[in-house]
Amino acid sequence: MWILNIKRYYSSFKRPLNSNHQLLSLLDSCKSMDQIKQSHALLITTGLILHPIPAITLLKQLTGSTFASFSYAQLVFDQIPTPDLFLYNTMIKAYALTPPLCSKSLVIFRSMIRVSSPSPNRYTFVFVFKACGNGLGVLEGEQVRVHAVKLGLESNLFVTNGLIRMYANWGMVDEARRVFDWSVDKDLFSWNILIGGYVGLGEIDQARELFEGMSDRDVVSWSTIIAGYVQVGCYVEALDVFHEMLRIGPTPNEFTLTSALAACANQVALDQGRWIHVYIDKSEIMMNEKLLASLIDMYAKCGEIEFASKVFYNECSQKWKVWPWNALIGGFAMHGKSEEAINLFEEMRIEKVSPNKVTFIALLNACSHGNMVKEGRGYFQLMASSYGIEPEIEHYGCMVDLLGRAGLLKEAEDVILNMPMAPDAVIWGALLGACRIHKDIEMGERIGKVLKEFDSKLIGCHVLLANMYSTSGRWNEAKVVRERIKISGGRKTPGCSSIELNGVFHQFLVGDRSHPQTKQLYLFLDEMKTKLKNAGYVPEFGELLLDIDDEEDRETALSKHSEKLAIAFGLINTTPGTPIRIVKNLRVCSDCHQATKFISKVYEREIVVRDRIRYHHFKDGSCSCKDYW
DNA sequence: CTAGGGTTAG
Repeated sequence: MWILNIKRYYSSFKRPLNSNHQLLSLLDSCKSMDQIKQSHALLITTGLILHPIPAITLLKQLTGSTFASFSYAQLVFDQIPTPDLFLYNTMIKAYALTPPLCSKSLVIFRSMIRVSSPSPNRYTFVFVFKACGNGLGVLEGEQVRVHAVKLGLESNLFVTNGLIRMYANWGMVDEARRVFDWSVDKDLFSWNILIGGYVGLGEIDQARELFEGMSDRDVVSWSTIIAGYVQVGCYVEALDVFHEMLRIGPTPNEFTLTSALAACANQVALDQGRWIHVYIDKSEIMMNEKLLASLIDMYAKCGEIEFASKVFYNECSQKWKVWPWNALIGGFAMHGKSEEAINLFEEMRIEKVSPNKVTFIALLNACSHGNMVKEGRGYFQLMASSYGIEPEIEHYGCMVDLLGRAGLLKEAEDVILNMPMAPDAVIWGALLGACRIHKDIEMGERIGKVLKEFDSKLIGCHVLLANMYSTSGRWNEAKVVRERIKISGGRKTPGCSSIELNGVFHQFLVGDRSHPQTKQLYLFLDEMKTKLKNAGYVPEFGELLLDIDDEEDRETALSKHSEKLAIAFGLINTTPGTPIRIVKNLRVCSDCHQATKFISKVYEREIVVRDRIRYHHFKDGSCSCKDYW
């Protein structure tokens, strides 16, 4: 009866509403759930809830604001007798944008099909495909696709692009490609989505090929390719594309610069990173938390941790959420500044910035690198109990690393055996690394056997095992493992180090003699060896070089490790006191680590070495990793 | 009286 009255009231509107109706602006100004409920009550008593526009405004508030309540929105939607197409689409869209709820998009879509009115339009399919790509199965997606075909909407440009995106999200880039190739109507978005699909799978060559074939490319096309190269570890190529973009392409935006900075960070290209920083300040680029995070990360990875911290505090930290915090906590952790990392986390709690899983990975890493077992255990607990973040395999990995470094090998193994997910090669590798540090051959052997199960791709772990044998003087066994690596077709990547000098990179391979300054370099190395020995340095022959049986030769070979060449090159070509920054593709060996400590003292230089795993900041004879790595 | 698509850390 009441509803009927309202319906009569509603039907009395001739021109229902204009966009500046008081109630609409009231709805838009709601700041809390209470206010929304009051407005909702007003909508009901005036009958306006039956009008699509206020109903949609209400639903948008309920699904898009910070105090969103999807269950309330669903109730509101359910009580609308015959929702119009707009209302359906609004609900489908809202669910599609909320990954854990995107199955609800499909529920609504199905109910729409069931009552056969209103008929879905092209917008409906864009949203439903989005939902499917965001977490539903292939089966559902293809069912929806059939409906689109039946309604003759599949060929609509927006629908097609949604479809390409859906397949790309599932990693079915070949199917995405098929849709792309078949569609008559293509635009820049179609190309960019497909390129993004290849990039998502790490198929950068395919992505590049498409990119080259585009008649015109916009800032997204360029940014996607740069991000793609960063993702597969081709930082030099990423920076090359970035420079080409500056020369002939569109103006970079904050996405481009975020990726370019990531490339600088991982390539330890401080000069270029600084240049981008200046570029950001001078151009109209709007700072956002991810750009800021990559800036902090760049300075940290280039060894400028103090400056990273300065950038963080200069940028009025209250405004930003978790990303910049994570970047700086991670930066402190990789520089062995565990106290600072922990203090920053505590500051973060005071500022009421919610941490996420990455925060805890950074924090646990800090504990691990600082040998702070008690604190690490505490934070691991806190993560689930106070923040409801379920530990993932990376967090368990941090714990294995933490306990392993501290020599609690048995306990570290128990973590692996008792965690709720299946262990992967990385986590066993962490334990094996700990066995190496603590020279526990027995356990190392056992873990090595487990690791063999993973086989093929895991050359690195076999190498670790071989190294462990040789450090313990068990050369024959080490030889056997290395033979097996050779037989299985795996070749150890040759060591390669590079150094940036005035924006140009100089690369050195093990025993490299190709550089123009080779002669000078090797003379310098000889002289350096004498100086280091006088200062008390004793070469270590434990690891690697098993095929060389004469100790003298081993020593020679060790002195030619790529990082030594790069460091020598840096010492020769920079003025005294300039920090030297090296990036190496493999882990730094313990002899080079030892030698570099001496170099930093004898030559009075700060030396930052980024190896495959972490950063070493050498200063005055000691290293930030405190010899745990 | 209106809605739609692409790029961002460990």
